[in-house]
Amino acid sequence: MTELEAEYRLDYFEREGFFRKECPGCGDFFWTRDAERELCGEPPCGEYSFIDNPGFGEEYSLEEMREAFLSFFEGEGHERIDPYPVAANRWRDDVLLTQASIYDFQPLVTSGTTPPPANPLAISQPCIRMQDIDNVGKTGRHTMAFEMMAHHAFNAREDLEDPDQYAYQGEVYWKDETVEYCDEFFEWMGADIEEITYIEDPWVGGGNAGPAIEVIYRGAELATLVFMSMEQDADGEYEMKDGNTYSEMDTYIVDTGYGLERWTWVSQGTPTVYEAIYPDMIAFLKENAGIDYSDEEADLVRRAAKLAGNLDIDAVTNVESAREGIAAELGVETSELADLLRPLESVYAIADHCRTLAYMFGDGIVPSNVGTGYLARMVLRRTKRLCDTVGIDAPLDELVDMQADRLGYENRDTIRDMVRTEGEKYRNTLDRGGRRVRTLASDYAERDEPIPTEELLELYDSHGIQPDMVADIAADIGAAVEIPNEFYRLVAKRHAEGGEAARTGETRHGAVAEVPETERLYYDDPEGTEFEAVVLDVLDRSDNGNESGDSDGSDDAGSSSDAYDVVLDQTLFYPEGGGQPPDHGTIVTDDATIPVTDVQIRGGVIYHRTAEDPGTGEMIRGRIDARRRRRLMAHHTATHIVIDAARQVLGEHVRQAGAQKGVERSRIDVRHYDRISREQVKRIEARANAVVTQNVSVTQEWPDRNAAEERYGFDLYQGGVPPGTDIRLIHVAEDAQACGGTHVTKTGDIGAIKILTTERVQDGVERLVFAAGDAAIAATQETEDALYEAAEVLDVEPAKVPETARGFFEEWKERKKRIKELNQELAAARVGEDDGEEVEIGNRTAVLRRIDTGIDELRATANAIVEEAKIAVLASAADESAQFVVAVPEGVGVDAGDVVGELAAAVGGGGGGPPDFAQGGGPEAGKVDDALESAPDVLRQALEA
RNA sequence: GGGCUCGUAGAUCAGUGGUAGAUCACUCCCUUGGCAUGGGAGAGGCCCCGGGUUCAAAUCCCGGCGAGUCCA
Repeated sequence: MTELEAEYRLDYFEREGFFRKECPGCGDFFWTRDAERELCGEPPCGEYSFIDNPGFGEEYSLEEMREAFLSFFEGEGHERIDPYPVAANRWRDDVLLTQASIYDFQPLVTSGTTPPPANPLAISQPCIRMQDIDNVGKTGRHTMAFEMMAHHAFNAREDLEDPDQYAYQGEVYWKDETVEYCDEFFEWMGADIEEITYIEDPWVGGGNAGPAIEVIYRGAELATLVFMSMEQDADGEYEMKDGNTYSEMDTYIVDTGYGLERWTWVSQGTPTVYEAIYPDMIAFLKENAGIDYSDEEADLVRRAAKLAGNLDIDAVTNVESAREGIAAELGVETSELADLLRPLESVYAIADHCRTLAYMFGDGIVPSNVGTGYLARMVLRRTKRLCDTVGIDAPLDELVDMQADRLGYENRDTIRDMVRTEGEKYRNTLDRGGRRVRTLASDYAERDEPIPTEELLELYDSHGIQPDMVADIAADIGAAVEIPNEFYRLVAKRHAEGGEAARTGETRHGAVAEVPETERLYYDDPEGTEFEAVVLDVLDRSDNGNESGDSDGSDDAGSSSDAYDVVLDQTLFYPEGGGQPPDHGTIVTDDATIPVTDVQIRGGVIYHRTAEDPGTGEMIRGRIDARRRRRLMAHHTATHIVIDAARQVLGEHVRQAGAQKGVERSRIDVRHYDRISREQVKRIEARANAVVTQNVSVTQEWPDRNAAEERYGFDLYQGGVPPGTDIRLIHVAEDAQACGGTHVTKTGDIGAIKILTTERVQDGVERLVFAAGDAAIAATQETEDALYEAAEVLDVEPAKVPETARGFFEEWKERKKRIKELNQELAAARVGEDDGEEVEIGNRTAVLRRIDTGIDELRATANAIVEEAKIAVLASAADESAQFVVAVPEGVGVDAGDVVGELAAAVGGGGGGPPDFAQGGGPEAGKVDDALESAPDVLRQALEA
């Protein structure tokens, strides 16, 4: 194994007269200009010495600091680029949120597949780290939302055989320049560069690794300089701290991170970072919460914060224990100090969380029960709780808006709307939960039992009720409750028990043809249906078992299920991709016409699935199913139009969350924070059809990706981010989307767009199902058919159907009630009749009667008989089955359930019920009379029992 | 993407296979000069939809629709 030590022996350090030292505190190696220096300076081998002692030439606000950094690096030949969204899942599927500036360029740029937007570049990237959520406000230094200022350089080795295989070539700069830039920036800012230490700290993350340097100034880590140059490799020569081995890559990347908030803080020397980065909001929150400390108290807080800052506190648990020591040092009671600090901690956290929410909603994250939307929901609820505990009555949307305003966002109205809607949902959850807990708590209080842990778990897991909320309510009601320490571990355990996921990876195509990429004719000739081509290769797939294509089930009876993948030199057949199904059609040779049932693309090679082998080297004529293709194109273009219309009607945040085009209908899933009303559907439909009527041209272009991004922003990528230097853009009216599908040439070709239904796929994701072209007409006709049929049944004209149906329904309800009343009257009348048999059972009269009617009537009659203080035994043999009802007046020692059971057994069934009124029956209707005859005996026996 | 919970009167919820209930709100009557209140009476239900099991389903099973919640 090779040591990394040599990696840190930089010419720059040599030239500037740095010393390499080993820190006696932690054992790390570091570089310094100060010959006398012993410790590395990073807590705990040093303390925050910038508090009340600002570290730079002047104080900077957050905005000023960002500008200082970016303009410095611009002056050093870096191009300034706009930040990316915080929702990293918009361009990569391995993470949810952007946690560092390098996330912007993974994986396509770092792997060399795609060129960076500039090289070298400087950026200040908003990031969110949910891991820190518990520490925010309490440690004085953690924030969940932050900006990582960075400069990046993307290099590729110069000794490669084929340098053009990567999207960038050669070296821009590497370690020496990076450290030099850092040093110069510190100096430019007015720092005392004698105090800076550069600590050797190899970096590992996400399958990559490399040497890295932590830059410490006055106890604060102000920058990390990462030299990403290795990738995980079982045979690699470097073993890193994660225990894996790594080897050198062809590309190597300068990845730096300068924490904007830290730099701002150090420039001001305030006790906590929060006071430095948003002083206005902190002031507002303090006033709103009524936090108004006397000079003496304020001084105490200030000194406590300073002490806390000097400690090596990286987690809340440490804060709690550290507080005791701090209180002792200040000569006050721990509880007194805690009372003073807690409201402030909440205020700090609220300010930070509101910034997080502004980032999230500003980037179009929609609250949901999944993904980033869920994280947003969690943060919002947490913030709301913090506001409540500290007594802030300003509405949350206003607080978030303060941060959105500061960030200069343009979609502030939508953000406020989302916060309000989500806040409302949370209030409902709390109301629901509160009621639930109250009934539960009084239940247990009554029985004088504590609320079991199982109930707490259920309340949290299924109803979102925090255990401490249960404790609060339970205390009011007087029920005991104990929250186990490992509560959240128990929740996790609950989830672990039920979940087992077995996934079988299915490789659709085993072998890959050794042929060049297929030339795609469908982009240049979207209307073409016929072409000539040469068969380059034919792969036999019939031995691959039962690979199911989505073919139209034209099953081959008898002959073996032959399957071939035909590779051509060029093709008009569109392979399945981007939610668009493949083309169908035929391949025609001199002596056969072979149907194509599926088309797939792999590595640029297009495979045509057939049941016959056309013969390698043959010249063929391809013909695609034009009708199918036309419909698919109409639906695909319509998809673009519908999503754009939805964005206009519902708001800018609307984004595609998935789409599937089809021949009959298509669907598009869209992120939105509320259900889409019928009214909104109509407006979307109207706008979409307006674009169709305008008959504008649908155009494609292949611009450079970075130019396209700069011009249209990230909203280009509705269906995912494609790789490559150039991307294909489809323009429909004002709308531009990156897209690989086939489209009609003019919107008028679509004919019509009809939105059929909307459904909620998840919370925060609405599905619009629509049909285009003749499919839209067909779908509309189907709906009309239903209406006409209903009209015919009701014998009215279609426009009168709703009114008539309402009338019928009302009448049906009236009649149902009337029948019930009549039943009772009929039952009362029956009592007086004498067509039944009356027998004496003990000192009571029992009425035995067969009435072939429904169970409701039997019951009513039985009730009426009981009113007369007589026992009722009624039987019915309507509906091919036997029914009995036995009712017994009060004070008679006969269990009706037993009697019914006996009678029902005689007809092959069963029965039961309460002792005074039982029902039963059985399938053998023919035996009803026999059973009824036996009733007196049964009653007598029951009486004796 | 996965787990869990729920859907009954206008609202909130009871109802674990056997005659659909409570509270509030609503209507009317009584009490009052009026209001708050108090007393009495009444109206209001495709028990989310569709299948299945059963003599019998609001209740059990399956599917769908709708809502909530936790986790990744």
